[in-house]
Amino acid sequence: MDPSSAPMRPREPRRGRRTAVTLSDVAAAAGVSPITVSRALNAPETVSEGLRGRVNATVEALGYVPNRMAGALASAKTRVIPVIVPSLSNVVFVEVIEGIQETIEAAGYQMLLGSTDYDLDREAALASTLLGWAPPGVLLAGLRHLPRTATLLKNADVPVVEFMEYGARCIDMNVGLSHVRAGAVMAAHLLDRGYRRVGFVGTRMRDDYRARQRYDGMRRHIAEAGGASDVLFEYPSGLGQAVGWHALTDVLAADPQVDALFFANDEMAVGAVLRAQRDGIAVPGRVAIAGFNGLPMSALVTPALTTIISPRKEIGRQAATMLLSRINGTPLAQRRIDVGFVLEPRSST
Amino acid sequence: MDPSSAPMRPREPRRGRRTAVTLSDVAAAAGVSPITVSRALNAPETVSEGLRGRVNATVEALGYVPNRMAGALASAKTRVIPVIVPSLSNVVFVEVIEGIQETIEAAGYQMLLGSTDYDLDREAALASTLLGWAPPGVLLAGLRHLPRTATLLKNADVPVVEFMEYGARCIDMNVGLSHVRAGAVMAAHLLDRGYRRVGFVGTRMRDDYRARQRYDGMRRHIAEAGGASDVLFEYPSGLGQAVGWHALTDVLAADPQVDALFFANDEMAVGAVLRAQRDGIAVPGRVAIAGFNGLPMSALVTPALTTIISPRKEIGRQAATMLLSRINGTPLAQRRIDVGFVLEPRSST
DNA sequence: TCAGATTTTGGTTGCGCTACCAAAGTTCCC
DNA sequence: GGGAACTTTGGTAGCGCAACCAAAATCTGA
Repeated sequence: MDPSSAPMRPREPRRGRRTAVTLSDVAAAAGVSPITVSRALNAPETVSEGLRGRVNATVEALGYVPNRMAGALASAKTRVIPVIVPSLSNVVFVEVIEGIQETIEAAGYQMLLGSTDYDLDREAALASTLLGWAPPGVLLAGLRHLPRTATLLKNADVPVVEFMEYGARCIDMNVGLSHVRAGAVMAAHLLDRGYRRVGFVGTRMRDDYRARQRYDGMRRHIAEAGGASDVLFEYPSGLGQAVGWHALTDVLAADPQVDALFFANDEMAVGAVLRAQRDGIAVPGRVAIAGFNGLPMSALVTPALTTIISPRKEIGRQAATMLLSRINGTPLAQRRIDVGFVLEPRSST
Repeated sequence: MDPSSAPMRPREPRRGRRTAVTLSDVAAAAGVSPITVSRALNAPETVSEGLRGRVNATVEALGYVPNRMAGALASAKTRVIPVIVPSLSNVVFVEVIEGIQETIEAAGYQMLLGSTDYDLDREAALASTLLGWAPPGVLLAGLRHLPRTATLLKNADVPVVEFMEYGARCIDMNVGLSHVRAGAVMAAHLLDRGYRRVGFVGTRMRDDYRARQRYDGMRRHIAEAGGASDVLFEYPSGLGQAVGWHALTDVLAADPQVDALFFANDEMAVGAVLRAQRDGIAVPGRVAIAGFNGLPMSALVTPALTTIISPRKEIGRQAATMLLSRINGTPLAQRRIDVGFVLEPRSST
């Protein structure tokens, strides 16, 4: 009766683990085959109403939770989308993530979040680990990566959306705005208002190269316009209001000619405004202050902060939407989207 | 030769998918058995140096990325930890998440993030879905859940840490602080400074029940102390500075007796301070303002904001550490940790 | 009424990996 | 020198599910 070449005795159910209810348990309890349970859950319309009801009731009764790993392995499909960002400390990324989250969750996907702390090696490592989840797509902040990260993602043959900045060379798809252009627009605004020595205040600008791009855009515009000059103030760390708070007096002491300051972001700029207020430094009388991002608080300080509003949540939504389209095989009108930005001139300049 | 009951012809390699390099590919290329490759990657010390080198080189050369799903399925172990929070819009949760992230990543785990938007039904659904990943543990914000969520988690038989508030009844483990006590401490401070009619300003306090707990603590303390009264101002939505900004004048108009305001959080309180500043309302002369959380910006406004500093990142770290201990089977000194808080009296009161 | 089309259900196999066991190779010490 | 103890490698099976194909049940229409 038994196969000729099977000297091996039947073993106990292998490891002593997994007390959890499985699909087969449900099937047995409901008196149907496992595959019918699978279908009742994943493609309800292909199962008759009676059975479907019976299966659902049994699922409920046993507290069955499908094992995603098994499903994913069998179908070679996961509903997890890795999202890689440089940092969570920066509100901006959080808002983008919210946009992503709401979009992909509505489509039944889950987010696997990784943060690189602005370290490209960590980014490569994260990308590699996360690809191990055989995701249907990847969302990645920024356009600058190590060559091996790009290779990895290209070889993985999954749709990839790089978000935050808009640029010509992307791995696959791209959603963002031009930071160089944003810098130029702010420079134009400041020159227009008559300021002649414009400082840019940033931190960790090798890592935060988008801030550097804004500076580059500003610098080039000022150089081309003539009649004004720029100066860069770079701090080694931090990105919050405390930096702006300290930078303001530092900078004015170091370079008294400065009559306008463009901060790398609104948080820093708000810090500077608060400091000016406390110390009685006239804004924009002594120095004009501008920020970037358009955080709600920029409108609440006195004087209200001139800033550039970036559509952060929209970036997240668009990136996710684009990715989902590609996952679903919908043809895309375009692989790159420039979401733009809006200069919001207020009383601080 | 063939088994008697197998009329089925051998098929093509099934689905046309998965061009990816597998462990067997690496094994073949390196001239070792698959299991050796597995060991070289997961338990390097059990493989001789020579083979290990050869395997690693082959992995590198072929660009092999292990399929986590298969590994997880085979070993019944995932290195993914679900983290469920009510919202990402609130900085507080983000900071807790950062603490969690840095701790679990250092231990080789990844975070699966879900946000409930303060909806307990969504929370239950999320918990169920996330349990499908057969995680080694779960991190969950708050102590209040639907009965079915608690049942689900208890039945899943995985360690669970509930974080944010500290309380007596938890599913498994708990890290947080007592919000009732925080409210009482702030009330004591305000009465101490001589204020006699204290308003509490919050939003969505059915959902944000931790804010409600702070109010309850405050209210009870004021009632017990005698000689002073409290009043609650609740707004339907929002949680940012804009709410505080608008609330300040609303509240003073609605109840001119109010001489102190305790806001549900620092963001709102800062909004109020900024408004007071713009409109020339004396703080604390006309009205004292206090916040909760101890965000950095609370120290930068003028007047500096009295607040209660909550150890947010620490909560994340402790919660993660606790969970990891249990995952690793390390016995725990205690199942509940009160991380406490610090009253920071500043010039706004 | 019955062949053919359609819907609904079930069997078998394998996704890629690791647990378990066994075998081969090494080292050690009396 | 030989056996015990240890280290290193390999074979086999199966984790829980869905794809694929086939079979059964039901519905058409002439």
